[in-house]
This record gives sequence, structure tokens and C-alpha cells, in this order.
Amino acid sequence: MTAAHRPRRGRPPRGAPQLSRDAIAEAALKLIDVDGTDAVSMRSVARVLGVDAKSLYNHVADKDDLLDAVAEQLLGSMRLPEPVGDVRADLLGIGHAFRRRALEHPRAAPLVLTRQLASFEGLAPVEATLNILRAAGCPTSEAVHLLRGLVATLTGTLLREVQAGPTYGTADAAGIARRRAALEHSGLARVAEAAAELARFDSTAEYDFTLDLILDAVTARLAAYRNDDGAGQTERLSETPQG
Amino acid sequence: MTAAHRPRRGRPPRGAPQLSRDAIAEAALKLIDVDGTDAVSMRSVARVLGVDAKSLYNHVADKDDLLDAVAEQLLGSMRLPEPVGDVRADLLGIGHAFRRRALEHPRAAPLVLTRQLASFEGLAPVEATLNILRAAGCPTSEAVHLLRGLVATLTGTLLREVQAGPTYGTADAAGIARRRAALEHSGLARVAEAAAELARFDSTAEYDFTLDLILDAVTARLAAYRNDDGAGQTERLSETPQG
DNA sequence: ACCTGAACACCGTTCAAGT
DNA sequence: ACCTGAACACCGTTCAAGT
Repeated sequence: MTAAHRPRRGRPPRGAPQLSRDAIAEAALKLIDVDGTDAVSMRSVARVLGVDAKSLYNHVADKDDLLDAVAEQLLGSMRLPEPVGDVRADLLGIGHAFRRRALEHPRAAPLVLTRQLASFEGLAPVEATLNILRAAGCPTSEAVHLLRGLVATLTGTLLREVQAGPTYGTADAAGIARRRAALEHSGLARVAEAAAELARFDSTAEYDFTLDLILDAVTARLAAYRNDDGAGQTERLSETPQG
Repeated sequence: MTAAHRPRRGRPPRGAPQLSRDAIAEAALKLIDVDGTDAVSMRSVARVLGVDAKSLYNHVADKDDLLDAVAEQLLGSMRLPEPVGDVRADLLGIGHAFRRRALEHPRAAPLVLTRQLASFEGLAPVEATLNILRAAGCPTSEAVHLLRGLVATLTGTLLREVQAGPTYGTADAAGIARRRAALEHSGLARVAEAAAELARFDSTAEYDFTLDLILDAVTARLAAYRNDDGAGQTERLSETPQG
């Protein structure tokens, strides 16, 4: 056995893939896309990178931090549509951008939707949303509450969609029939009555419905704030807004 | 060493805690409440029950099924308030019941909010919600969509709350000041402007705001369906409803 | 500065063997 | 029917030692 055949030691000679937080996140994402979050281990990620598992600790604090890195990368690289000046259309645009992103990496999406990210990777969507709400005449404090309501609704909707997976969709006729039968025999009157509707799930239609629902509420609030013109608020607008 | 001091073999002699899916779920919940979901392992749960880890496989299929059992137990034992006949108040009641439950076991809540439960443990809240919506004159199909919108919003809101934990609350003045400063220097105009509001988080106020927001939308839809009187719908109501 | 060998204290799960 | 011993193929992470 020559030296070349023995496992390397020290820094890689040359041409070896540079290890970095981003490269590690990318390798982990690749594993998640194929085999799910459970397939991520320090060892499996290292294997993808052709490196020893312990080397990762030079770039991420621990496994949790590695998963944060994946979530940050997904959230940070998200592209938002240009606002057109209509509140409803612009918020809808952000909502759809989120969904598009989530569906590009459905198995990684729960990471983004579920983790409490301490970094500032996710601030671009926040800025965009606040901008739309503020331009529509919403005081800062209310804008933050509405933002949080929107985020919660998007989170819940997307989380359900990506976790339901392709099995709970509209395609699997046999599964739908089975669920429907079970619901009809649940002994619960309303559930039985709605069995046909409960058994099937069109995720796009459901997403659009829920987004429409919450945007009804948001735009109604915006109209109310505009009529009030901030009465009783400490926050004031410096100029008459509206895009 | 006498026989009594050697580890047992075969079924426990007597008085030993009966192993069961419920007992296992309960033991796991105890661990989660104290040390979080990560503290759950087949071995740690078995230790709580004074039993070998492999014995658990006689009552749960695997670790995933064990966690499902915890989620089912939490969801199944939830008590819902009696409806009073007012849609908004009754839906609010269900929302608050969910939150109360989640806050009783904050570290276990993500399990319930996140898992795709195949069992029928969670149907009671579904029945209750459908009943409220149907009694208010909502056709079955729309009722299911509204139900899903409500669930998504509650899920997203509660998930954020339990995951934020006590550190991201209103109590930690130093943390708020730190976050605020960071947001002010983010380089994003709207984020900086709203830094004070973004840095703090009153979970009860936020929950109430979001629930209020979505209920505005739901009640507006109900009013619209009532005026339409189901025009263009295949679903019809057998009697004039409204509680 | 970045990598690895050796090592530690864990995991989930199978399967045959006990009672 | 329900339990365990022995065993397998894994984990995350530390720390000293290499280059």
C-alpha cells in the first residue's frame, strides 16, 4: 500500500471540495430532498462531502446548527415578486412565492416552517410584507400583528400540505374511498355528512381558499384603519400613503 | 446473589406496571414535559416504566408510532366547551380549548400540531367545528374549507408560540433590547421602523389578534353564504338553520 | 486553520430463547 | 402473550494529535 492509498490526514492536498457552512447545508439539503430529514446525520452529510463527520464541527456548532443552516439557506435564497401597488395582489404574490419555495423542497420545508431562526436570513419577506401594509396606510403596530397573522396562516397551511405528502391528495382514488368509508362510520353526524369532502384534499385549491380567506380579513382591517385614520394610536403616518 | 436480585425474565411476577400503548405514551409525555422531545428514546421511555426497551415493541410498532401515541392521547383527551349558539363565540371557544391544551404540554405540542395523525382521535373537534358552521347555514363543502383554514391558522399560531418558548416573551427586557438594536441595524427600512414591535412578542395578545382576524373572515363568509342561500350549490340544507 | 484516530456513551431494531 | 440477552449497525460529540 502506497501513501496515496492510505486515508488522508491534515488538510486535503488540493482540488478537494472546500468545506463551508453553505457547502454543508447544500449537501444536507440534497440528502433531505431524496431521503427526508431523518436521513441527515453528521456522518451521512460528511459522506456526501467525502470528509470525516468530525470535520463538520469546524463549520457548524452541532447537528441542530446544521439544520438551521439548511433552513437559512432555503429562506435566504427566496425570490420575491415585485410589488404592483395593489395590497391584495402583492400579499398574494408573497404567499405564492412562499408556497413555490416550499414545494421545491417539500421534505425540507418543515425545517423552515418549524424552526425558530435566530439569524436574519428571513428578514427580506418581512420587509416586503411590512412595506405593502404600511404603504396601504396601516400603522406600524397593526402591521406587525397582521404580518404575524399572515405568517401563522401560511405556516399552518404549508406545513399541512408538505406533510400530507402525495398520498393524501386527489390522485389516490382507493385511499379516498377507504378514508371516506371510515369517516362515514365514525359515529359522528357532521363528520359522516362531510365524509366525501373530508376524505379528499386538493392542496392547491385549499391553499388558494385559505389565502383568500385571510386576505379578506387583512384588507378589511386595512380599510378600517384607513377610515379611523389612526385615531387613538401613538403611531402616526408622516404622509398620506396608499400605493 | 439470589434469584430475586437477578434481572427478571419472562412476564413480571406481579404488581409490576402493566405495559400498554397508553402507559407508554404517558411515560413518554412525562419525559417530554421535563426534557423535551429529544429526550424520548425507546430506552429512556422503557427506563421510566422499569422495563427493557425491546418490550415496548409489543405495544407500539416503532418509535414513530410511539410519538403518534403521545399525540393521539393529547388530542383525544381534549375537552371542548359546550356551544352557546353564537358562531363567533363557539369557534372562539374551540380555539381557546386548543390553546389551553397546547400550553399544558408546550414541549409536546409540536407533536400534535405537526404529525399527520391517521387515527380518529382528533375527530371530536372536527365534529364540533362542522356542527357550528353547518348550524350557521354553511354548506358542507364550504364548511370543510373553512374548517381547514381555521385549523391551519390555529396550528401556525400555536406552533410559533410553543416554539418561541419563554425566552422570546415580554419578560426578558435585555433580550428585547438586543433584538431591537439588531433589527434597527438590519439595513431594511420597514424592519428598522418596526423594530420595537418586532422585538417583543406577547403570545396571548398575538393569539387573540390572529383568532379575531380569521374569525372576522369566517363570519363574513357565513353571512355571504346565508345571503346566497346556497345558490349554485349541490348541497342543500334540509331546514332553515341558525342557532 | 483545518483535518482525523481513537474513543465514549449513546441510539433503534431483530430475533431467538426464555416463562 | 409477553418479556429479555445478545447482537448489529448505527448515532453525536470530545479531545488530543497530526499537517
